[in-house]
Amino acid sequence: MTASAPQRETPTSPARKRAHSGKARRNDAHEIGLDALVGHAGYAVRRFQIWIFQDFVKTLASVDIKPTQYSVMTVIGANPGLTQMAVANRLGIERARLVHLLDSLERRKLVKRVKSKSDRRSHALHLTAPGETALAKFKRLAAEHERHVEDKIGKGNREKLLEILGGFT
Amino acid sequence: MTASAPQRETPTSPARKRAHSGKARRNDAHEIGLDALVGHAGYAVRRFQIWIFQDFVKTLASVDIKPTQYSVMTVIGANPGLTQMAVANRLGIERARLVHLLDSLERRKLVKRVKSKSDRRSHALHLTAPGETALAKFKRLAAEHERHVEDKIGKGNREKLLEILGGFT
DNA sequence: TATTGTTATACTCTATAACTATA
DNA sequence: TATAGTTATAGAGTATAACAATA
Repeated sequence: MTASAPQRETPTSPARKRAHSGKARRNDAHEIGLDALVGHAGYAVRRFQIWIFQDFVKTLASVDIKPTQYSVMTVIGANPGLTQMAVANRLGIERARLVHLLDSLERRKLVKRVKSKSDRRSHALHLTAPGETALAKFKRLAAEHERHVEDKIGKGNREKLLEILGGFT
Repeated sequence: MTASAPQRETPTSPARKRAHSGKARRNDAHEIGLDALVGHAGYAVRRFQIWIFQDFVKTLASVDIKPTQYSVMTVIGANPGLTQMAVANRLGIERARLVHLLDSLERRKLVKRVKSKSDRRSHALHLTAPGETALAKFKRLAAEHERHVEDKIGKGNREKLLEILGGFT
């Protein structure tokens, strides 16, 4: 497994710059064997996850929404009135981190915290009216991103993937 | 998509602690709908990737090796003499970050940097003798981790996953 | 006593930029 | 001029711990 895979040239990109010696050829990215890594699901999954997040960020760049922000707004939109703890637990986000995520979404007037009357420790989370409108647009862009995934791995494979990993949501 | 999914209780874990009111039931993690997220490959992939990395770290905890360290040692082991740039490009790691990764592996005497004679700017990377022995052990533990993945998603599904994502390595 | 939201801290990872020594 | 390795810094993300208000 490994870490980042940013906008490197792809293996198939045409004229890769390379050093002048013939020896440098063997350093061309995909001539270097991965050995045991090829048999590790985690390695492939990590590289794919990086690709997919980068495409998501790119596709939603015009609205400046990151995957985590999208997931938070989507869950609040579908379940108005949730507490912060409920959202954090559902999405596997630290509650301490959710505080900052919500601060930023609230500053942008997309989400609001409403003091709960039944339990005055907690907040009920809601989308604002502009938040609802914005989320609808985010969803359209996210669907576009999802089509990029289809183009990349194939329609059937994407469905198979969702089926295999359905238990992790 | 979302962020972390640490050692929360699983959906199927028996006696989840919950608040005393009946109302609290609807905040039980998996009674909260994910709405559009269920159709996003990236969300499932991210949750799965977190699970898989956590299992890898747990399974290799006795040898204190993280996924990225494992990937670096594996590639060097299979391609002795590579430069830092070649390893960084192959694995999609920033060259600045690889410096620190190698510092730590070199301090542990698992890897060595050898000054290249043909290009005195660069280092040829090699495993040390103890590094070779250690890597063999890491690979055995990583194979054990891989069996956990099989247990989790099924043998056939794991193979299908590797097939679908083979292009991202 | 326990929980919700909050603040704070440390550590990892990512993204850059700049420096040095070579080429 | 450009590249390999290094150093440094800033920003996310993750993992904790502790605090105030409330249960």
